[in-house]
Amino acid sequence: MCFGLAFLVYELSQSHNTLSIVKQLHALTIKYHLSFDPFYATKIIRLYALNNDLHSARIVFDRIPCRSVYLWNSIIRAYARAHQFNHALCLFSQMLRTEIEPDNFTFASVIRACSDYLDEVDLRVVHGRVIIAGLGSDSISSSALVRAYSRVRFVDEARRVFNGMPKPDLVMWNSMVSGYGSSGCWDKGLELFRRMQKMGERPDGYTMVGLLSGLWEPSLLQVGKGIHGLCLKNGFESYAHVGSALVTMYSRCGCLSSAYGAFNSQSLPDLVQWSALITGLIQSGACEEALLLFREMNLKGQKADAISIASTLAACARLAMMGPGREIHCYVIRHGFELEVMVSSALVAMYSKSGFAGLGFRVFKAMSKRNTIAYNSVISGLGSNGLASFAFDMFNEMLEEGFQPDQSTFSALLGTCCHAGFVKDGWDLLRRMEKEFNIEPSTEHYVYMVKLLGMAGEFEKAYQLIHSIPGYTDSGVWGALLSCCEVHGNSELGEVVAHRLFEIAPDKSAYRVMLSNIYASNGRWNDVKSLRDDMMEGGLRKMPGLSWT
DNA sequence: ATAGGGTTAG
Repeated sequence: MCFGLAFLVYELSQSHNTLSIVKQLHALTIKYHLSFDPFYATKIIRLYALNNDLHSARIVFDRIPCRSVYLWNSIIRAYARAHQFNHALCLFSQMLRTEIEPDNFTFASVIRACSDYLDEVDLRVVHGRVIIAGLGSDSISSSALVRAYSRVRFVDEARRVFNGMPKPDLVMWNSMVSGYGSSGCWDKGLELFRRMQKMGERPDGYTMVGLLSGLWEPSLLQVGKGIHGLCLKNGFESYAHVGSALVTMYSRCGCLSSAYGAFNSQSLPDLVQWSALITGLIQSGACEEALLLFREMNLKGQKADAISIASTLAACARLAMMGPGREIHCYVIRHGFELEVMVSSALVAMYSKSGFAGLGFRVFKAMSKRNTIAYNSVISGLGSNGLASFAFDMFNEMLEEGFQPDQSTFSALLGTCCHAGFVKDGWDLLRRMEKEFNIEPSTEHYVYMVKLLGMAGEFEKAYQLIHSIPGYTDSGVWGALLSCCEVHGNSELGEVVAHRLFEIAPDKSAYRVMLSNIYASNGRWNDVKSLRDDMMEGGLRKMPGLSWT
């Protein structure tokens, strides 16, 4: 056996090859007439996929006439991993038309594609096929099903699959626990966790991450601390994934000191842990601190990636700080991150929020790949800087390019109308989003619409609109109307709305201030006084904006 | 076959 073949056989068993080595290996399989052998082809496809060269992987696949299950699985898994779900599913349906039967690994990949790309209905179809194939109690395809049903918010269906397993293995338990976690049922996750322990199944790091992922708010801090304790007791806190789940959990629960603590207890924090902490700081409003931390990360030699850059740019945007934003932009250009849609969308927002919509627009124009979020970003950037017609142009372009607008698109567009005072366009959009795009307007869309009408002085219409909203008790829309009354000094309607708000949200002193401003602008000083006395009784001692009376 | 950080709108 010559050197080349020995090299080939050895390297094929390694998974940490670079793309150039994979290409050499591929060439060797051709040289030794092994390129049509399904075994070698499967390996080559897997290696191309691991190195993100799906194109080459596909070429190899297409050239093999005699395809084994393994070969099909490797190409389907490659597409599913790369989030190219349409390709994955397309290949799956091709496979169903051959005499090769899909196995549990095929189903696992396809189910993964369904949960990220398709909906519950498609998932049920695939589920049916799993059962027909006799894999109903196979743990590999069933745990994929549990995960997928949880991701599309059908936890109960996930539980049914779980219950159908005579003896769930650890992966199965973990999938169900994290299914509960990601669906916001942390208490059910914990219950399942206890049952699992009672049945003698030992949890591992995955279990802990699943439990932690369900803790989203400050009231769950104690629960989180309890789970942290369990991690410490079992030595799981040294796992990188557990570490970053802890950092995230503490930030979400509003306990930044503990987030820092979890971060610092990692001997060598990795990129994900750094960005978990940075994001935690941004969400708690500590944006300057987040920027400093990003710099510290770079100084420590940890290279940033698209996700951490995009998050940090969001901090610059919130601070409306061009300085650091531009610096990061330079870094982005030097390292080629402007090709990442996520990064460029964040850049557009950063420039726009700093008041330089033109620069944002230029970044957008230079993007080679776009998506709905990128369009949302540029539309709101232009619109919120008073460039309404440009914003509408981009909306039309987005539709021509075939991108689906979403809730945020319409928020951005209605916000644009507010800035420009385009009442008619506002009505148009509100109608189109429901009729043409099947998106139900949410409270914030109505808030924009009410503001738009109220600012134009069309109080009647605004009031009617609020009454036409199903379940119109939300304080947001009334607050918007009240602030319009404040601007216009409309005390007749203002009084009605304010009293309504006092009923819905009695503790909101802001509404009392607004009402008092309305009284003041009408010279009704006695009403101003009595409102203030009311507030004093209610324990609200300070009344901002009225210290001069 | 299971796990961590995510850009837009608000």
